[in-house]
Amino acid sequence: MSEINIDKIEIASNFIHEAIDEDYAKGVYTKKVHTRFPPEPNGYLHIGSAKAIFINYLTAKKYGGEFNLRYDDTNPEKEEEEYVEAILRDLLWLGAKPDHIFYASDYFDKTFELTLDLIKNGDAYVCDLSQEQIRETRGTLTQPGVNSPYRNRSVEENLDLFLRMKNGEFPEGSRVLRAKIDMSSPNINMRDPVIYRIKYAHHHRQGDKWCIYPMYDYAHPIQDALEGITHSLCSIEFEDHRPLYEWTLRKTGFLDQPPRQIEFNKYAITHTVMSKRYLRNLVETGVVDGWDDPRMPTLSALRRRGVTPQALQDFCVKTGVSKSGAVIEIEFLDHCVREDLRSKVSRVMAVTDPVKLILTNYNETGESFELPNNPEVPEMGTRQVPFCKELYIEREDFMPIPPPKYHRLYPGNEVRLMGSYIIKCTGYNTDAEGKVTEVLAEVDFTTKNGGENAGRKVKGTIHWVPADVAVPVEYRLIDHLLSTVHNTNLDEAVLNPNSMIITQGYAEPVVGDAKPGDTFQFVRQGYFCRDTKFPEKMVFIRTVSLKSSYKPAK
RNA sequence: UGCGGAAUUGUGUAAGGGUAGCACGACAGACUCUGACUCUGUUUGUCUGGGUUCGAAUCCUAGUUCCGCAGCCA
Repeated sequence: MSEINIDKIEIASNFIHEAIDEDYAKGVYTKKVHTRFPPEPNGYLHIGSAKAIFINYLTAKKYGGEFNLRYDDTNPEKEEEEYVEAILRDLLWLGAKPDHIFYASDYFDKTFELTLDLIKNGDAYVCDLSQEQIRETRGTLTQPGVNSPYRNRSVEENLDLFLRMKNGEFPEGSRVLRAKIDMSSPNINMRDPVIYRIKYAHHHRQGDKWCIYPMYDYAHPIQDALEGITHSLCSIEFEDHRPLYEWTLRKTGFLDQPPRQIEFNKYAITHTVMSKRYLRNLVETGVVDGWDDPRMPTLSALRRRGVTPQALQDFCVKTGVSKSGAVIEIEFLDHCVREDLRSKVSRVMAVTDPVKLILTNYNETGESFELPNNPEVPEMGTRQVPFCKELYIEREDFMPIPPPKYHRLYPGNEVRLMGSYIIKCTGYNTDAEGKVTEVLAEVDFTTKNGGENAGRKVKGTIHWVPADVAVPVEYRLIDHLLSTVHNTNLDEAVLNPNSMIITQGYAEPVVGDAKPGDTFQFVRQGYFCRDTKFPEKMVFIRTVSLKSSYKPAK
């Protein structure tokens, strides 16, 4: 499991922490800060979830408090055990280890008891209106609603009907329990919201014990209060629900140090789909291989790709917290990944689109070169890379006719093969279609590492792998999932057909020992990671959206 | 013509009456046995109109634009 860097938590200070400081300065709370992350187990966590996780987790840790994971499983129709496991796995991977793990459904009994009192106090009533009728009488954004004809039932009748709802005497949809608040409230959430509904669905934990289930708006504040949450940090769309959150706490008797809901902004990311509904659709229609398909923005997919939890934390902290809608450029995530990886991972040579390079004047055998694993971090040691007459180089490192300012291989030009010799291109061969099949070059033996002309300068340095002992590798080159820059309207979003290209390439022999998940810096750009999904195969995922090397002249 | 939020450079985020800063990106240059990294430099910003003030991103006022809300979803 990864470690959260506590030093960075101070940076995360923001308006939420100012509000918390204020609460404690005023003596609102005598207990420690306690936060929670309440995902509904209806899908996999994605990079947007990471923000909510880190805000809640880091806030708790900043104040020396506690952090809960609470599965918000109040709707049995949408939730599955598969997601429960995946969520915890992702949370632990991020390093946000919960102090406690709870299920909203564990509070069904307690919530039911509190609801009995709510009814006894005249603050809730059983309503027989149909779903359509409730919608019609709720009013509109500009018009107030009208009271339900069942609004003034007696406490006794409400109690009786609610009990019978619980006992399964009524069909689904026939009756609901509603909070009695104000049908003319300008805030639609306060117009006698439904707080319990009948559902004869099998619950993933409760089985068939219940046929009535509380709604989020009602259950959530109760759960927060029961867990002793002090600050319920959620995203901005719940701002309108805060009055109902507070109403519920008041009416169910949580008057001592009640939790406070504070909202923060969500972010969109360019080229990225974040809607869980849409992501599920991609999975179910087979557009992607699964929730952890490396093109997906889910945490499990990012893990497969070699994105580190530290990079994600950095990303969430650096993008900040405010209340305005933010669109983050995906390149910023790349930056955070680069930043985290640069001093942590080994750098190896690899080619994803190989072309053979033949050193016509080289006939030695058994030579190898010692290369640093990470030139910036000498402590990471060195490795021996075998050298031979036939090598593979990246196809884009050779051009028969070079464009302006091209510093790599072309007939007559010299480049350094990294860590070994300077070579001079003497020619090339093509197949019938004119595609380059072999590049020919001569070695300048005096430029050998440590040799007399070792210090000679050439403009280009390219990577290579020995053809005889290189490890054949399948590369999955990942680009943006969406070809549009950003789309809030998913109907207009266009999936990028080239979001994943699979190529057959080669890597240095050392890569053959890589364990699934091991990450390396890749050539001049990006990084690659041995796929955790296919530990038996040599599959590496390469992120291509990092800084590119050569830009053609404009 | 409802309620609630939000508007600072290409993007994100600071500045809470006193020099509009930082990060990412872009561009230019230096360096380089990774066209990476690193370093240096540059350009672009307070939604609009009024007002208060010696002084306004900040306070007042009138607008504009954007986001969310009319699930028996969360």
